[in-house]
Amino acid sequence: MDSIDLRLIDLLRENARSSYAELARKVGLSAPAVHERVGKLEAAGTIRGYRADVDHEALGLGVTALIGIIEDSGADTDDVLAAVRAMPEVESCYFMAGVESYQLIVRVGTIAELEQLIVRINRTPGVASTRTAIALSTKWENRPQPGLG
Amino acid sequence: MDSIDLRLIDLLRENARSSYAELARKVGLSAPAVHERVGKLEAAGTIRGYRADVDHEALGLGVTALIGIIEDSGADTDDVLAAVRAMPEVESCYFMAGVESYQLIVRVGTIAELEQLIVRINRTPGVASTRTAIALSTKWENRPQPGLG
DNA sequence: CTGACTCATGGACTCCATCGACCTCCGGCT
DNA sequence: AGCCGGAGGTCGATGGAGTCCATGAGTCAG
Repeated sequence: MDSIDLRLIDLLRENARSSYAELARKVGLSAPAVHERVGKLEAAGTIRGYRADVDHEALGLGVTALIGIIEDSGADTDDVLAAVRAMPEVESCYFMAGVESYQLIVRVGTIAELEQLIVRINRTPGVASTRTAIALSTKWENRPQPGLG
Repeated sequence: MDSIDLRLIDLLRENARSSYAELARKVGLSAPAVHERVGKLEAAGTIRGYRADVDHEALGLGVTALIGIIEDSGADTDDVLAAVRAMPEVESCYFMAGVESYQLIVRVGTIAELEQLIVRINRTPGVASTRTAIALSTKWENRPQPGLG
């Protein structure tokens, strides 16, 4: 993991569809060398995958919200987690320090759907209560933090 | 925007480095047809870009936290936003309904760095106070929600 | 029926991905 | 010192992919 690897990671976070040839030109190596380095980064799990970044509004998922979950005192955390995992609207899920065990980032089409989702979460066994905050607008998301390569 | 477009988007959210030929096989079109469709989705802004999904821990950014910002009553929201935008640690930024005007997702290497970041945010003009919650673990992040294509 | 439009196909040409062969540097061993 | 072996690079070849373009099928309005 040297500075060339870091630059490759930065370049792929900027544009994951760059060709190996293009990456090679930018870092000053040959295409096969870049190919091998990227392959090793993938194998090591440093690069987990490549995702298209979409406009959720255009896909009918214009409502973003943060939902904090407070569990019952005797709740089985894994059961709550599994229930939440089964809900496709939950885009991200963090296990938190603090009263709210989980923090979810959810994406739905309408406020009505958000309401239904909240009801469903509140109904799942182990969940004592939830706290929801709605995002009025997304200033930016998943902005890559440049490495020092 | 038909069901084939939705499937292409799903496929690219799964693996943004799929070749056009592979996408073509999966959706049952020719490669040039897929090329044109994807190009149109990009031009329309439905696909905003392609990002490598990295293991932040491996890059020395193992600490994730959510920070809510409460603004001064007379604060200029744009100034606060610009100040936050200039901090590379802030990966995502949402403008929220509720007392906390902004919700940030930040990524740093150590708790000490998080402390410094919080201090810096609290010092910026227009910020009255902040509330920070630390993620102990990330269950999942940016999970693509499948379209109905 | 006809013309215009949309959208997919197939061919052609260029460029890329990827494999194998070889080269170079470096650390450890005889 | 000289040799060996591995890591990691370049180069060249080739099969396949990307992409441009001309063409053809299907659809709707007039």
